[in-house]
Amino acid sequence: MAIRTRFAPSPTGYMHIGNLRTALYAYLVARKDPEGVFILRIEDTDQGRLVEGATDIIYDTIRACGLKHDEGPDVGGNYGPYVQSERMKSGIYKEYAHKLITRGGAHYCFCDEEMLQARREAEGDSFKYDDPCKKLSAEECEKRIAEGAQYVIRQTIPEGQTSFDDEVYGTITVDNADLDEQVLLKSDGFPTYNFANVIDDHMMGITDVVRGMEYLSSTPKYNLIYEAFGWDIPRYIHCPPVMKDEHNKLSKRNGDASFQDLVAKGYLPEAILNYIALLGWSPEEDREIFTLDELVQAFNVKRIGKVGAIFDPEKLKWLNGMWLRGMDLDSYYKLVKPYIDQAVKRDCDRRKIAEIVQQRAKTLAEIPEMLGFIDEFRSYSNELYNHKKMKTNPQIALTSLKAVREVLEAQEDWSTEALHDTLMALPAKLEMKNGQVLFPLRLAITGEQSGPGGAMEVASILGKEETLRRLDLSIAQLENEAE
RNA sequence: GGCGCGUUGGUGAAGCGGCUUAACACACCGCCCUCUCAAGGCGGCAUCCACGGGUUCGAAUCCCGUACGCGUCACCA
Repeated sequence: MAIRTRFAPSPTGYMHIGNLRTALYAYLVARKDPEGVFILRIEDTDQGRLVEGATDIIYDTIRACGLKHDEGPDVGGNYGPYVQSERMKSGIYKEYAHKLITRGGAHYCFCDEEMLQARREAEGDSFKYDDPCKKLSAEECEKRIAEGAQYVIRQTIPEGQTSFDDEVYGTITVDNADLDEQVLLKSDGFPTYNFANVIDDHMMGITDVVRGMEYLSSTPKYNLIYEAFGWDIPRYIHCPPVMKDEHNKLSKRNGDASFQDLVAKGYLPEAILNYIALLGWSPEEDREIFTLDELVQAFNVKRIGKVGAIFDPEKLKWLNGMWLRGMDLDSYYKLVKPYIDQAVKRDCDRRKIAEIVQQRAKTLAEIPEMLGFIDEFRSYSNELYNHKKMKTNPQIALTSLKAVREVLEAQEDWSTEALHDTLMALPAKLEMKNGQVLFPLRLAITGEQSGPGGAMEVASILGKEETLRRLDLSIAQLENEAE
């Protein structure tokens, strides 16, 4: 039987990184099977918590990541509808809830909610409700309902123990006495998440349930429902949380970065996905760079860890840099063009700029600030010519800069290669080290001690006129100070 | 509080009883390369796997206990 997994988010806001990772794992589990099916289901039973536009964020995110789903609200499928509020319209949850009563897996409860709330508060942590309604006869229940009594349907927990195997956490056994007789159908006729989730997973033929480990504790209750219906219990893959620090989960509430925040900061969806795959899962081979397809190949549920992993922005940054540098120049240029345009208004070779930036930028967002020197030649101190490793100081700089100026004045071809040829001939002639000529030149035309590109690259980008202009200014500044 | 799960460096982690003097990667620190920065190369960075007991010729690896952390106990998802 083909594997069917689902990603079932609630449209209550942003796409959390932890959420996205769960989606990724669900996707990978499905794709691991050539026949596998990955489904998107929107769980919006709690109408009060819905957030406008949240569903679109979900679509946008999984699309940007390439987590293509085979079935879902937007693409259809044979198990629809794929939005819970729509499924509700057919009354299936209510129907199943009543069916569960006849099978002994649930019962009507007429207890007052406020009374329960009050008792919970009075009795504190140890509160566990032993519902007297369980003992009501079917006739009694029908009578009360006919009289118009408000009711909910609660799960009936049998005596004994419940045990199941989780692919990540192993065998888990609990005493049924510790399980709560939770509400399955609310008094408004809507199902609770717990119930709708089970019904939907079954109706959609989900074979592998991939979700956060916060559901580990309630899984026995779900299994009791499956058993009461006589349904097959799916395989469970509970994932450890993605943490912000030792104690807190990553969450939008704390202002932690969401997927779209990261993209806005100049991270590649591929890199983000690649990075989060590594949080809580480790590949067999000693490797860290993976495309989505490669992840499908390498993924193995058995290598998902049990411990929450702290999200490390530094490592994401490194990985993003790896992805950026790994791109071919054409795609890279297309990608960074807007960022270059943002910083550079001057007429110059943007492709060449992309080239020098590609080897250095770790995120797209840092590109504009790297390029400030191109449009603006800021004033700088002659102090900067003192550089121990380059063995330069203002005096040496002045000497070599004058020689450079002379040579460049005559230079016609401003390609990096041509500039390279003429400039590299200079140090020998002046009996200087390369750095004593080129470092001052770089500084003289950028005004910065460090930055992207070498002297000839920068000169080539700036063009002859601007290069000479800056050179003159710098030489003048040095001569001024020398006097 | 009950129940469940977990605990290897600053971080992600490998490790599944001897091959571990605890991989690999990020970060950090050196050095090298180099016209700066970055990239790259090389090296350093856990006297030790939460702690305490056991089992064993031998334990990060198995067992028990303690501590700590997380999750869960809603007509939320």
